[in-house]
Amino acid sequence: MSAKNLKPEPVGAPARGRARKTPLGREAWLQAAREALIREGIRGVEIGKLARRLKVTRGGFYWFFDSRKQLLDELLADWERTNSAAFKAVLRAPGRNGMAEFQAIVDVWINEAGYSPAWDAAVRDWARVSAKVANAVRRVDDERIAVLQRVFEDMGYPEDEAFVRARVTYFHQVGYYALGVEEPRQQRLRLLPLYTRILTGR
Amino acid sequence: MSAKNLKPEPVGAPARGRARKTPLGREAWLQAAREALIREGIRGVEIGKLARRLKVTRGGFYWFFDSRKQLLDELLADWERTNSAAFKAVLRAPGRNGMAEFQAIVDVWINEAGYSPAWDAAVRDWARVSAKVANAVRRVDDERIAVLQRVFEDMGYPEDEAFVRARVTYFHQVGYYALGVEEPRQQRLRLLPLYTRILTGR
DNA sequence: CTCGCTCCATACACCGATGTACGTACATGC
DNA sequence: GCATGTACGTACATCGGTGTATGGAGCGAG
Repeated sequence: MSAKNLKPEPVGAPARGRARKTPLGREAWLQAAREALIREGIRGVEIGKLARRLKVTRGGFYWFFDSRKQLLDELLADWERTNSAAFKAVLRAPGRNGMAEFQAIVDVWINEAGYSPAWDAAVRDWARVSAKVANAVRRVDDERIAVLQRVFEDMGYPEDEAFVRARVTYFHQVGYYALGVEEPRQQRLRLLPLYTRILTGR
Repeated sequence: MSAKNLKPEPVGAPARGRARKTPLGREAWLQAAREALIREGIRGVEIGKLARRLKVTRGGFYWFFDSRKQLLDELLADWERTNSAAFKAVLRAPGRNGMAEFQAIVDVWINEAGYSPAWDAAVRDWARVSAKVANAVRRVDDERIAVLQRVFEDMGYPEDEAFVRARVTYFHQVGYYALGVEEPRQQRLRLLPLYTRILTGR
């Protein structure tokens, strides 16, 4: 799902002395919220539900967070921070070969390493009812499309065509997960060269 | 409580001169529900909000509908019935010219005549929390992709490539509206030939 | 041991949404 | 003009979610 190994108290210092067996901590609530967001949308992120899923009551929640709003704010910040890292890393690879960069991005999408398209889709739904989230999503989308445009420019395409190919590629991927396509991995791999040829024109 | 009224208007007529000035009728509630679904998602479709927007109270709602669930069921049926008609009409045109068929579909998307991509996107979000809706959406998507596949086959592409091009084209469109892209019409028209060339390969 | 901190349980007040019961105004058929 | 059916208003019971207050169990430090 996501990198949960940024644990050593990035902001406050919540858990020092320990109680009971092993206390949940902020991260457990955030992860439960993330999963609920993906399954049921933002309106389904209810503190009581999270508590039931974590096998506790809502009592502890308000020790870690001031309110539901604060939880959601941190959830959004977490998404914006972590779910685009794999994209931007592609351009930092040495060599600057367009086709290799494209393959690297496809690899991120297919293997979902350090990137969760389901999380993306859920945040995109959330953006419908929150202007703040909508702005964050727009920033992230523009960033990623810009990355893809550079990739196609590295293949030798002029600016306009690189921009359109970046959009087609990115929108195609967003739509793929928006539809929740489920197909056997074998078919997906069989068709992959066709996708590549159509999207890159090479 | 109202189990006796299914005859006056099947779907269309919003009731003629009946009571007060001009009563709202089922269709007004359905339309308000549709707009609320698009703006706020399924959880935002609340009878009180619809009433406020219609400048009435919730009193009349339960004359037309037994429950909120019934309203939502009819809303889904309405979507499945009306929002794909423009697609399937394309293949019924005489001549069977692949490129012309493609242009006709693009025309449906751009002019949004008899088709609302925003409604599509909202129902797609709704499908996340309702298996019934998810099934309906899957049926519709498969239908539309099949239509596009036939279009590309009419262009002369073999089955596999026609399928992939149909998916790329359809997913791209879904993603376009999922991102809520807003660009000046002039830019959209300027880039349109590029899109067409990339998606059709011609 | 006792104190203090951490984390969770319990109980309560508050708010908003649903559904129901019933009252009411208006138009039409007779 | 009066009864009937239609469409809406009003009031109420109920349920579920949020936030708060408070108490308690567990563990570490002195």
